Amino acid sequence: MEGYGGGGGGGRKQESALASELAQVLSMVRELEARMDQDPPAAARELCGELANTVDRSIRIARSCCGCPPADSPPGHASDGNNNAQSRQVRVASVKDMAPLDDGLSWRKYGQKDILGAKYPRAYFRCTHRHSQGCLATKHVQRADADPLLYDVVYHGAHACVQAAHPSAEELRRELMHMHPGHAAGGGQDQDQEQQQSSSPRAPEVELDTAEQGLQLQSGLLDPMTPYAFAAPTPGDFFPLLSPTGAEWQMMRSSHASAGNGTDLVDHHQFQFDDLFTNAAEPFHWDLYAAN
DNA sequence: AAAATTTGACCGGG
DNA sequence: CCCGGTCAAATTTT
Repeated sequence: MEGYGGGGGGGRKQESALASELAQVLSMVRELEARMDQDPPAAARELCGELANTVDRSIRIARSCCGCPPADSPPGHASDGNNNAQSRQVRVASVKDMAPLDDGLSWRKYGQKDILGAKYPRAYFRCTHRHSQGCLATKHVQRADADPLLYDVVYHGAHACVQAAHPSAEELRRELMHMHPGHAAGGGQDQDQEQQQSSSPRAPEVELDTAEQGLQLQSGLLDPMTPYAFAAPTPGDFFPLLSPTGAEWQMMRSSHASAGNGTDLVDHHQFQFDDLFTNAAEPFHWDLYAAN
């Protein structure tokens, strides 16, 4: 529950966090540069995904530092209308890169349903600490019809659990390793597997299974959401990277003055790193819209 | 053995 | 009655 700088207060922690993220971006870019000549496809793609995630975090951090949180609700989307569900689109680079889906919190899947016009099923998750801490946060994840690398994630409710605010030491350690893949001090598990909660989730193998976030979905064979509970590879210390923690929610709420009945905010965020490489013009798209 | 996922049944709103 | 969301038992994974 520490406050992130919403509005003003600053964030020193965030500054350093931003620096770290940026440093990561730099090293990733270098590596990408290096790999560019050798094997272009796979490896590079994976890296791009990580890069995208890192940049995403950086942007978030920067925004919260600047006190310009939800400054983007361009087209008039009643951001404060009535719903409080927060949704975002997350794109993964490859099947192995589900970092974007990993919002740093542990979720437990409790259901999956086929949705009317959707091609892929929607997976339902609730906070793992629902019973132990009464955390009522939930989220739904669904692959976009067209692009298997894109996932729509909708969050409901604020997190009341502590994990949301305090990442474990292990998570931090992991994050560090992630940043410096060269020295694997102890185990190295960086990219490959780790599926559940504490690391980068990975996708199922190849066939189609069921649900969401997975691996190389580009072929469209992977499933959208799969077996994995996202975990928190990133230090939440900095702040809620991809998922709205209770604190962030409050922040957003107050800034949006989402009144109404509020309980659900919708923040639709679309990150397309792909374009970053294909169209130098628009690296990312941030959209906030209320919906639900 | 414990914890998480899979799935179909069940529920409530439109 | 259809559809989306949740429950819960069976099953799988750790």
